Amino acid sequence: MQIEKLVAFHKTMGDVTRIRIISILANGPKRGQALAGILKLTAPTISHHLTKLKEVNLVRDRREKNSVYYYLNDDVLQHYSRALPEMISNKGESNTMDNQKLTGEHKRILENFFTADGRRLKTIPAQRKKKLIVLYHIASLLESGRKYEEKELNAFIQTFHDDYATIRREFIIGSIMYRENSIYELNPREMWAPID
Amino acid sequence: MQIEKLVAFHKTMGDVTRIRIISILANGPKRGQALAGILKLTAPTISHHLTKLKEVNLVRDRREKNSVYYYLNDDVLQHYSRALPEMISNKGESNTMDNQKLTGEHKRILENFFTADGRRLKTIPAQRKKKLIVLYHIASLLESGRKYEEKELNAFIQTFHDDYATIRREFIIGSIMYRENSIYELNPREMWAPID
DNA sequence: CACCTAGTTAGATTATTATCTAATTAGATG
DNA sequence: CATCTAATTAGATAATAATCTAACTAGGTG
Repeated sequence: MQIEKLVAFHKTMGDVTRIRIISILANGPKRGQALAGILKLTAPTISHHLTKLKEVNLVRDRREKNSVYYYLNDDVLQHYSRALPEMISNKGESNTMDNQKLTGEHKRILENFFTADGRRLKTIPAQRKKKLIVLYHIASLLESGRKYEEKELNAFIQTFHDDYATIRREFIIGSIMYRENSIYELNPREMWAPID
Repeated sequence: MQIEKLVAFHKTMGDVTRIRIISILANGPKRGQALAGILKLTAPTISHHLTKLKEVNLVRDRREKNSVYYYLNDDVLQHYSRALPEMISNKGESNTMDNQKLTGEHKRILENFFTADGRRLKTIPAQRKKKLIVLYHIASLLESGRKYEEKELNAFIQTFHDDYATIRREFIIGSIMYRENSIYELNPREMWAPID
């Protein structure tokens, strides 16, 4: 879906009156007069909002005698509501640990090895699998595409654990980072070994 | 959830720049400078948008050295995205068929008995269960709380099927409508017999 | 045809807001 | 301490939009 449509949808729903209208129409079609009565607004105002709702196809209308009945297109609403979360979960390749849905196990391991506030690594795990989970987590807090001097990287790692040398070496061994002339850079996420 | 929060969420997402920011942060945390560079906007503008995103708790931040890293709260995003569709499907009592999640079977029956555009009933089903599904559907297009004269009701039904007399009678028998002095009114949805 | 009811359109008012430049604050570094 | 970079705050501008009143359009009805 084009991003403009998604923006237009959210802009349309970013108004109390229109959310109320949608909520009323969810109970069945209504005439304009009925909406004006319930919401205590004038007919032109209702007309204005219905125009906006029709522009993004959330509402359709049908003439009946000399009234117009407005219907909710709830499939359209479902469609747009799902778009944003889907857009985000599709970014999987280069996701950080934070954005990934952590499995219960990952979460538990991270909680075990980091302090409660998440700022310090208590010890470097001995088991390979757990060590990788911890390394990936720390690496995910680096900015992708940015170059780090060795000193800079050391300092960053040291905010988590004093043995920055070991962790920095592990970053290279695990293909998490790339080094050239003492300049370090995060490798693309796809290069990192899958954990399981 | 309060309706104001829902409106605030949609208002916040009703802006291209903020949707772009969310989409970038889905790939991992970023510093303000990085966002400004990618989006080709000035730092104050980025700051402004991040403030809005933080107000609705879609983003959190964490200082690291002299930079600030911004993180997406994707659980919050999921939460708000689901709110609107849920609000609508909770209106079950007085819902129209249109708004109910139709079971596959209902959907199939309606598709069988109505023309493709849904405007005409091909034949009145003989089986009680199927007949009720069709009647409920037509009734759901009437306005609840409104009084209909007999002529008016006939005309409405006739837009679906020429034998309006039979259908009108069925409405009364099935407790779908109530009649007094030739004035018809939709009964509350709860009075309608459950289909299964 | 005259009149009534429902809806839309036009235009005015007021409020909100996205963006910029300039100034300020906060850390880090030498 | 002087300097650099990153971020926020202040203030201005220009655009958007929610709401109203008044005028107009479109079907129905007597």
